[in-house]
Amino acid sequence: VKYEIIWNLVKQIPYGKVATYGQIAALAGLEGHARFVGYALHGVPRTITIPWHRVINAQGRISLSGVSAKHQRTLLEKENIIFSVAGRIDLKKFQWKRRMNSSLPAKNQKA
DNA sequence: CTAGTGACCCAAC
DNA sequence: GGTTGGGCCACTA
Repeated sequence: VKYEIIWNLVKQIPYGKVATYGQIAALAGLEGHARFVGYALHGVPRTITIPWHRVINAQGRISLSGVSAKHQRTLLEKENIIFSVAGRIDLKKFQWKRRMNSSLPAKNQKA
């Protein structure tokens, strides 16, 4: 299936950086299908290791809930990624950009 | 083919 | 800033 392209992109996320579902979707050619990205990540087999924890939603927050979310947050914090009190990430500084120049998914970010 | 679901996103209140 | 509702598309049964 097409999940592989999603994983491939996620694996390209460098250390200390994060990417939004929308961004991954766009890079994967599934522009506008951010939903599918999350769907793909959900179906990630444990046989392969990918930094799925570096993938977050457009709001800079973790879409998961429960222990998984906590785990993800811990992993991100270990990569020097800062979480705000609301559990949000500063996309302006930590969002991964494959040399993009404009069009940021994050419209308004308040510190 | 039809119906149900989803680790989302955007626009309002 | 937090929650609610609608819409989008791909995948599975």
